[in-house]
Amino acid sequence: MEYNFPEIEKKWQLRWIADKTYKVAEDTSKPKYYVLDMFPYPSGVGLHVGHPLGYIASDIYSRYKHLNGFNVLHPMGYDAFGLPAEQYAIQTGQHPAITTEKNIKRYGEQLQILGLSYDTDRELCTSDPAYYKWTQWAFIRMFNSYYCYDEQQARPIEELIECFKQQGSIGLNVACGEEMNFTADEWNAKSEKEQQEILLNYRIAYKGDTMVNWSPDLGTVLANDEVSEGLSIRGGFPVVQKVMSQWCLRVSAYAQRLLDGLDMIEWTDSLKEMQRNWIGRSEGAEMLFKVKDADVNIEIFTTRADTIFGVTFMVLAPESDYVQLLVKSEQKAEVDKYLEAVKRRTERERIADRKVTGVFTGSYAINPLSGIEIPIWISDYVLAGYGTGAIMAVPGHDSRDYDFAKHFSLPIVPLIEGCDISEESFDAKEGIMMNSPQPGKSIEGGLVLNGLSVQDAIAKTKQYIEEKGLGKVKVNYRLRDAIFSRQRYWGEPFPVYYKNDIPHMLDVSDLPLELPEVDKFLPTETGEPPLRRATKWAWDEQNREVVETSKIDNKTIFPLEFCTMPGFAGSSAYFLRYMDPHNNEALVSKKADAYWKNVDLYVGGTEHATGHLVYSRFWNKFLFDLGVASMDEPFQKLVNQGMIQGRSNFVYRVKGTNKYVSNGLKDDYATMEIHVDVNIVENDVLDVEKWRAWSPEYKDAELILEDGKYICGWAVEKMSKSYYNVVNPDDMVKKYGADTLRMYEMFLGPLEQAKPWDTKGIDGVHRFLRKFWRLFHDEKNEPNVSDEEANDKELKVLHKTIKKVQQDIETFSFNTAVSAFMICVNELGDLKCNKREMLEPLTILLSPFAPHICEELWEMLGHKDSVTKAKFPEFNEQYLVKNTFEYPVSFNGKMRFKKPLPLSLSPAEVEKEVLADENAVRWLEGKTPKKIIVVLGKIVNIVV
RNA sequence: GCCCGAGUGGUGGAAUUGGUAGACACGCAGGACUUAAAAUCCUGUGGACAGUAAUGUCCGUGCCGGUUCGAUUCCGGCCUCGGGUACCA
Repeated sequence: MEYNFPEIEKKWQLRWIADKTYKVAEDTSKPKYYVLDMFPYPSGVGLHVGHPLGYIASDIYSRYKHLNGFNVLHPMGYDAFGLPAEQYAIQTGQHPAITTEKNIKRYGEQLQILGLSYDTDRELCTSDPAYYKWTQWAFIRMFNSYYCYDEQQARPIEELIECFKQQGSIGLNVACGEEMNFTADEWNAKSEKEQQEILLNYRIAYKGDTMVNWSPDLGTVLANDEVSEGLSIRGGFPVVQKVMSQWCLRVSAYAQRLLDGLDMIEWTDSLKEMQRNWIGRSEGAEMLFKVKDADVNIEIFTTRADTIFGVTFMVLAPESDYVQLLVKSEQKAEVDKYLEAVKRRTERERIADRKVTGVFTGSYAINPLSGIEIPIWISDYVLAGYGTGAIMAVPGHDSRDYDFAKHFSLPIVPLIEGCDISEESFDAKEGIMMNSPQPGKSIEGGLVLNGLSVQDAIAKTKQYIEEKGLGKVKVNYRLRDAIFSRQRYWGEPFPVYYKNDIPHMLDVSDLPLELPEVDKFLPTETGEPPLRRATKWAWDEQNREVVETSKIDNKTIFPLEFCTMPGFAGSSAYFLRYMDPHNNEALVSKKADAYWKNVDLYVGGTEHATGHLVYSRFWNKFLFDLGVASMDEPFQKLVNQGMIQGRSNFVYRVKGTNKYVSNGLKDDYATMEIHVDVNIVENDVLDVEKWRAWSPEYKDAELILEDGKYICGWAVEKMSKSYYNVVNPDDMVKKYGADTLRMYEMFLGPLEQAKPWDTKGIDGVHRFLRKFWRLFHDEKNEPNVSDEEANDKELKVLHKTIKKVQQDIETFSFNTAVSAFMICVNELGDLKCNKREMLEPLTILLSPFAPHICEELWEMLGHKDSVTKAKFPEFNEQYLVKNTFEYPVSFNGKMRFKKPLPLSLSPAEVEKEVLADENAVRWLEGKTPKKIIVVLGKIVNIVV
């Protein structure tokens, strides 16, 4: 074999390990660059060919940066806590730690054979107590912090307590669950327990009653980003809404900073947009509606303050606290019936059938601007979790209110001149106001909006209600606090014990608090989390250690928390830990953090847009506030690699027979499509022998061939075992080598685009590497490199390639970079060029893409040091400059001829040249040119 | 519904700021080398029409229109597909 990739790749992988080639340390003499992949969850099935796409891309980029003199941090680790390992544990009884370890080992091997330049000494794993110690530590710090809006940062909770002692809560501008008003005296008079309960309303990590997504099948709560269309993302189980006391993180306090920070970072617009939508900032107004004959004011939120005169009723969310206050006795039975019906419906059912439902409370509110009485209704189209859980309904200009009004025959008032609301509401924020107030229903000296544009009316109303004290301008966010408890075993234990039902934190010096052993990984019979089963899960406050559960006396020994942290806990600050992974005194040392700062390039999939990428930005901002992280934003630049889909192959069975017809002939028969393993199909041609051996049912099958071949049909589907379309990177490496696989994955198409994996074409890349190898070798495969000087023609080829490849790498256009290499090697092959002056820079240039072969050739060229220590070649513009050019000229976009002209000519001279050219004169048919268009020294057109 | 993104040969995909559309690769067809195969190399390869031929002409970047000397690229409208999100007031 002339290009012996198995031997070469093995040799260099072992040498990289032995020499610690990719080990990095802080080095202030060099600029730093931090390249990070989103670390994988090590699942049982191993990697398929789609996973390494991003890893290869980031590896190419970090190698490229390294060649350009940067000190590159490029680590890898494992996000090891999670549901699949636990589900597997429940089924088999095997401890998730064992499964996880096994899977990690397999992942490690699969990644290693790809030749990725990770500093493996920095590898981390979120389920390792030495790592999750710092997850627990951060949680304690969040518990001991509150968020101050004036300072726009997290502050120690002691400051807030001091404030309460001195002046109470009045006038404080801090993040909290619900507004509280108490004086210093009131605070000081409260018991310790009451004070602690109040503080939970302010802590950044807090325990509170919240509406949660509860999955009965999984036996746990889920965060909003773990639920889609009323089903859990993992497993697709139904989710119901339920009020539970849970640990939460006050992510909402950071909403504005999370939004503002997006302007400072280089992410794709679509990803930023997704985050903006998720955060969902909306500017509006909060207004109070007085309830008739009751001492209650209903607070509502609206973005359409201008429509205040079109309010014909109000609606409360079924879970709203106002409901019980406002239900009149004569309506009570009906309301209770409705509330009961709503409770039974899952989130999914609510979405699936959008029937208009609701019930009248019997109470009326008074429109503060018109004085008109309006009925108060209850309906599940109003959400308790957003705004105030109550709305003013404007059926003329809100489609949901419109449907409700139509269904219950409530009045509808149009407010925009010329709008047609006979069939549907007019929701657009445009037009000129009318009916504001309605004729004959104005209040003396009240607000008048008639004749104003919608935008002006919104502004005027806001100003008016603020002046009159009827409400205030308010910004609302869709972003909810993160629910941080999971009723699960395989997660980080909370460093929390309960004393008199009040949560207390362990001391930082007591960490890590390790997961206890349990007999089963299932919830208890009474539905409590698995940790309830642990026999040793109590905290001895005096000796500061975990002791037997049976010893709990609630005097010195207390119960520990039974819930564990969710999947995103461990992945929220791992990028900081890589900077200083063995530090036992801090998450990251000041020195390491000051040097590495933040991630310069983060590569991963879009599926984390609203989960991980929100949580980790929040977490990092919190640590930034503490002074632990030096950068406000953790990920400066982010590139999303597209998903690699599977490409399935089919055979076509003629119905009711054991005959199979080739794709091109299938229309002549009634057939059914059957998946066939893509690994026994090449270029859509079925390997019949392997197929017959694949399954007994095909052993004696009759085939109807075309041109002597069986051609399979194909379709793009998810890569999945059940479609038999999973392609394993190990097999590809075995067959073609890691260098070929790396380059082929890049060649497949633009990095960010989703594309199907198709093995067709990998031969082309493999062929390229063989051609590259042959440039350095003679017919007998003996090294053969000439020391002759390169000529201009060859240097032009080289410098053209350097320029193109450099540009392409910097713009993550790796597919065209691979093309540039192919063109270059083809041209050098044509020139029969084997000159060292050419081959050395080319080897360096190619080494980020195909490191193994380049190391081998580099060594062959007589270098002792690794090619990774080389310097990226500089291109010289001088070799690219042309003295003359041969550009096409077209007349009115139709006729063309080619003419070489010196570059230095002025447009007038060009015109003269053209008229002197007999071809041109012929094409011009005697007409004189009106205009000769010369762009940047080239003729692009001649207009006659 | 709303918000993004994308539609180019048989296939994956190129094309800088508006300037020769289809680079590069796959596949296919033909050829060279070989006893043969593998490997390698060479030639052709968007479509239609004309020509013995070199070649030439026309049509072609989802559809319709616009701006321009010139549009895959810019503008307006529509269609299709992919992603996100949703009773968010």
